Amino acid sequence: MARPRIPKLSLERITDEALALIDSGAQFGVNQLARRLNVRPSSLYTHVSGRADIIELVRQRIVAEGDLALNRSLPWHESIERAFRAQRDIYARHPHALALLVENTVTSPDVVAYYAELAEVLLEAGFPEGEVLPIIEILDALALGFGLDQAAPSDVWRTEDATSSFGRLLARAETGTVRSARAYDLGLSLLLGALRQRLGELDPA
Amino acid sequence: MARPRIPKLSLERITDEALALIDSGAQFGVNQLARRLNVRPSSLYTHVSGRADIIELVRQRIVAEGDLALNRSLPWHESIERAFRAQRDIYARHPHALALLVENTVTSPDVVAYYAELAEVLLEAGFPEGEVLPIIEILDALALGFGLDQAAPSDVWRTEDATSSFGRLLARAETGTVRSARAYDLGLSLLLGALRQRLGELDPA
DNA sequence: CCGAATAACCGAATGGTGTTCGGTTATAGT
DNA sequence: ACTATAACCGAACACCATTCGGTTATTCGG
Repeated sequence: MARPRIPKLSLERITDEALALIDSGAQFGVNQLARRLNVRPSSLYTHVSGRADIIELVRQRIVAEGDLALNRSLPWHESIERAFRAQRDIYARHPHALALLVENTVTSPDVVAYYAELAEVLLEAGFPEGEVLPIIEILDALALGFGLDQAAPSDVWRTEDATSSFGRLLARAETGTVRSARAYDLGLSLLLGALRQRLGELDPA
Repeated sequence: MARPRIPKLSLERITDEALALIDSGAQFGVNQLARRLNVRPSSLYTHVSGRADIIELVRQRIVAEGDLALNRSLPWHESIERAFRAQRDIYARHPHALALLVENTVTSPDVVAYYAELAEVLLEAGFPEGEVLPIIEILDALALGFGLDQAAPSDVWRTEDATSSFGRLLARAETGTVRSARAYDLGLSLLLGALRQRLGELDPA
């Protein structure tokens, strides 16, 4: 049992199964991944430099799946709204992925390019240079926060006290993904509304 | 070397050193913590049920440090703004803590009580019941997102391309904590502004 | 005041993790 | 055809969190 006639592993197989493992909700690990691939853990290191590398592959795969491209023919706020809804959908599709992704720092050029385009859109819209980066960070924080929320959705706040007004609110609230998505949409439209207004005041058309 | 005359460990000593270890930026671990306390790892289990328990102790300590109490005599938006600035300060004081805290689900009653009060303030302000929880989630997502950002602040986006407009923006941007705090403040005021306006339309005073 | 129970620590062991290194063998390049 | 490389495995390493049985000091009940 040394080198097999046809290779058992490839970057694609590894990425496939890694994502499947993550989506299964099980704890992600190199050894677990190897078991799923019917391979000893050490074999993975011929294709990949380690755990972090695998996670980076998964990141690329995930962002490639989602349609993050900005539609430049739309008004800036609609274009951005669509992009950030797409980002929301990505996290919703792979709820357990984000916790892994935040472990590592982003290096992928695609992702950087995406943020660069975002910056351009905001600049063209008329926002002052000093505000573009903060705005991107705000939108990103919102997406990140909600993404993490979806990993452990149901019992972020738990209380048995059904008599308090907060308890009643919790009891009647929708749970999980739906609630999260609704809240995200509200936040996104509030934020974009405020930004539009701010832009109107800065630069009266 | 069995039971010492004076105990070497206590919940407080453990919490102190655990927080110090986390703040040092080193990877948090039971064994590392034991080394810092001049104790074998197994000794910790007389006082604590495990790693998760220690993290929960740290959470309590951290939220106790920060002044999250809502000032009910202030207008709702100021009260909330102060509270969420306090939350930002907590994360800024312990940048590496949040990544640990999100591992576990919150069970601490103090924290639940805090969110309950937040809900009350928003209800009293006049927001419809169905919107209170989403609003809290939005503000929370913002805080969470920025908190995580501060753990790895400098090179979240890294690009060598200094010619692109995005590269130029990055180059002249402030770095780290200051930039993050500024962006957070902008996001918070944008959001609260939008909420005030929304309230004015809903319920004209 | 004495004996039993308990509490605080340690040593050693268990089963897990990610990773490295030295083989073995099939394929690809010259 | 010969060599180099590539893909896999086995074994080992250093860590991790946790458990358990032992040793000793303190505390509590009678």
